[in-house]
Parts: sequence; structure tokens; C-alpha cells
Amino acid sequence: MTAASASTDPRVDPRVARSRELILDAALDHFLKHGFLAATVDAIAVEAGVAKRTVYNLFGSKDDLFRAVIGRATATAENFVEAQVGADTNLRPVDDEIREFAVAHAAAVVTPRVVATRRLLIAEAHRFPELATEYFERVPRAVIEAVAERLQHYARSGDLALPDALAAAEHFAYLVLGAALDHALFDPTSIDARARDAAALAGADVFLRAYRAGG
Amino acid sequence: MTAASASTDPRVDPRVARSRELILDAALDHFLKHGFLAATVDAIAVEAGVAKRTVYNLFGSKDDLFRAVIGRATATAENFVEAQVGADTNLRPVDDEIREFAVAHAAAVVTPRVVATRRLLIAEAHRFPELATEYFERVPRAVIEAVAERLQHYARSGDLALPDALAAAEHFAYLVLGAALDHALFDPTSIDARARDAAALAGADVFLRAYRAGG
DNA sequence: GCACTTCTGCACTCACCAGTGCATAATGAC
DNA sequence: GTCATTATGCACTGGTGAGTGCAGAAGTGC
Repeated sequence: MTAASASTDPRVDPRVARSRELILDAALDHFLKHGFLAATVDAIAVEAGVAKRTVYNLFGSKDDLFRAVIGRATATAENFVEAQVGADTNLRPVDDEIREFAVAHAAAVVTPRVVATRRLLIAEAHRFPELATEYFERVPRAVIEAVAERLQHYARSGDLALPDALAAAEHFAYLVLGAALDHALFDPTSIDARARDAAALAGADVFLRAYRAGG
Repeated sequence: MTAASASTDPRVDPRVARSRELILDAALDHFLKHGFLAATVDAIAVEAGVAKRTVYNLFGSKDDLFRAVIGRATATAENFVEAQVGADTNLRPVDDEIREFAVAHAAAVVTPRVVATRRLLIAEAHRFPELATEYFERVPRAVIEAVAERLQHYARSGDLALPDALAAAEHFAYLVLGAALDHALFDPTSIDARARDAAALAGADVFLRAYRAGG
């Protein structure tokens, strides 16, 4: 919202808007690749095709640039989550729905880009605790809550037995992608779409065995 | 093994052995607290109560010091895992065993020290991929394999139905501590023994509902 | 076209830190 | 006690990177 309006707001000099975008894009790539400390403002400026001075004119310091980059990445991810998870209401059998959603969920999260973002924020949790916490609340935590709501539909229709919807949503999420995500954090090259999908399906089945009503 | 013998080997000058231990201890603390790049050899030397020159005499470079520190931490964790998980054979009812082990497992992993180690290795996975991979194989991976073996006992006794013991072990582990561990990586202050234990028990129950034979 | 703002390039300061060299002191082996 | 090895202190080099200053070029709004 705030981010989107910035690039359309007529009060903002288009040169500024353009520079901001170029810098934020390049900086995100660079921070994801090198981490905060190993990243250099000079390199970011070169990759953005912009003078180093422009970076400092627009963002003040390396710290503030990082905050801006992460703030934007968090907002983007949050929007994606809302668009994705809030989408359809369930008209289909639980099993189909759960299995399909499991694969989609794993495919959305166990991705080089998302894993790199998680790694970066985890790595900088000491230096920027507020950024790590905010990301956690607004992205993975929001996903869990959305999943919980989605599961509630099936609880109301009598397909699932959910004593604690939030706990169930966590169980779903970590059954489906916990192992793959954990592994990917240590070794990004471990990401394998086929294995990830298979694990997601296996996790979904375990979830259904545990939470299907009348088990 | 190699590490233990180094401090007892009579061929090693006791001054060297002593300095090595002091430096490795201080360096582990320092790296866990600051990360690799923000850590300084000067500070480590001071904390170890040793001259900077001694650090370089014994370890050659900051990189090699880091490798030594992590190698030792990995070995320590690995020994702990072997001692812990391989311990008792099961003579007790599945439910009791699974629940108790779940709590113990969560308590052992979701700990400031362990979480900090994971964060450090995840953060440096780009710079030292081999260290992150080795840790993952020798610690969490080894735990999963040990859990799988342990579960097999109950499969043989007919208490659990395990089509894939390794997958089941992963499901167990991430059901029990996935959420707490993930949260702790982003926010170390989120660690709460009471909540962790409760979540571990809830996860264990889900596991049992899904994997109990004849469900 | 004019007035204003932003961007650029480049040289510069300042601080920090990895790693070294060396002379001296301390310590272990016998 | 003697000799060899190791530890210490300290000054030093070299490199790197954050952040600044400024004068001129270029783009923007009207």
C-alpha cells in the first residue's frame, strides 16, 4: 500500500521513484546473496546502475537501506500470502483440498528466494531483531493463522476434528514442509521439487490421519 | 575422539593444549554472539586471556579458527546425540515412551545454545557450505535416523504402523518442535520452557493418532 | 527556455581489522 | 639449572568499506 503509492504518487519526483526502485531491487539481491555485513554499498550502487551518493541521498545509511529493503520484502510477501491463502472457499472434499494445498504451500515456501530471505533474517536477528520479529509475525505467522481459518471450514462441516485450530495449522505446516525447509536453510542446493512435493503429500496424509473426524 | 585425545596426548605441550582450549571456548562464545564477520580475533584473544599472536600461531587464520570451532561444536553435539538417543531400549507402552521422548527432544533442541548454533551455521552457509552441511548430517540428520530406529521397535511389536520409518521420524521431530524451533530462529526470546513442553506433548499426540497401528 | 531539484563522478577522510615481525619473558622437559 | 619451545606485548602494514563534499551534468515541471 505505502510502497505501491510511492511509485505512483505524482508529488514524488520520478527520478527519485526510479532510483529508489533500482536501488531497492539491487540491494535485495545483494543482501540475499551476501548477507548484511559482507554486502557493500558500492557494489549495490553499481548493480543498481546508480551513483553511491544517490544511495546515501535516498536512504541515509547502510542500516536504513537494509531496513527499507526488508520492509518492502516483508510487505511483498505479506501481500502474496493474503492473495494466495485467502483465495477460495472450500467446496471440495477435505482430502483433495488438503493434499493440493499442501503441495502448493510447500512449493511456495521451499524456494531459493524464500529460503534466502529466511536465512538473511535469521542471520541478522541479533543486529535487527525488530525486522526478524516483524517478518515472522507478518509472514509465516500470518500463513498459520490463515491456514487455521481454512481448516475451521472443515471442522464446521464435520470433516475434521480440531480441538485447537491454531495448533493444527502449525502441525499441518511443519508436517508438510518442516524437514525440507530446515534442510534448505543449511544447504540451499538440497531443494528438489520432486522430493518436496512427495514429502508434502506424505505430510498431508499424516495430518489427515490424525485430524480426520471420527478417527 | 580426535579432540579428546588432543588434550590428553602427552606429546602435546600442555601450554599448547591449554591455549587451544581457552581460545576455542572463547571463540565459540564470540562467534555465537556476533557471527563470523562481526567477530574480531582481537576480542576473542582478550576473552580467551591470550595474546592475539597465540591465536594466529595455533590456528593460522580467522577462517581456520572458525572451522576448528565449528568442528569441535559439531563433534560435541554428535556425541551428545549418540549418548542421548541410543540410550534405553523400549520396555514401556508406546504412548508413554513417545510423549516422554517428545518433551526430552524438544527440551534438548529448543535451547538458546542450540538455536544460536543453528543460526550461526545457517548464516554462514554461503561462506562455509561444508560446515553447515556437515553439521546438518551429523546432528539433526543423525537424530532423525536414531529416532527412526527407535520407532522401528514399536513397529515390530505391532504398536505403530510405519510404512516409512525415516519419514515418520521426520514427522515426529517437526510435529514436536518445528514451530518452536522456527520461531526461536527468528526470535531467541520466544523460547519458553512451558509452552515448548506443551507443544511437544500436543505434537506427540498427533503423531500417535496418525501412526498408531490399527487407526 | 527557465528555475529548481536530483544525479553523477571522484577524490577524500576515518575507522576498523586481519595478519605479521620481533624482542623479551615465561614455562615445560630432562 | 639448562635448553628448547611457547606465549606475550606492541608496533606495524595493508586493505577495505562506510560515509562525505563538491562542482558540474542532466532531468523535471511549467
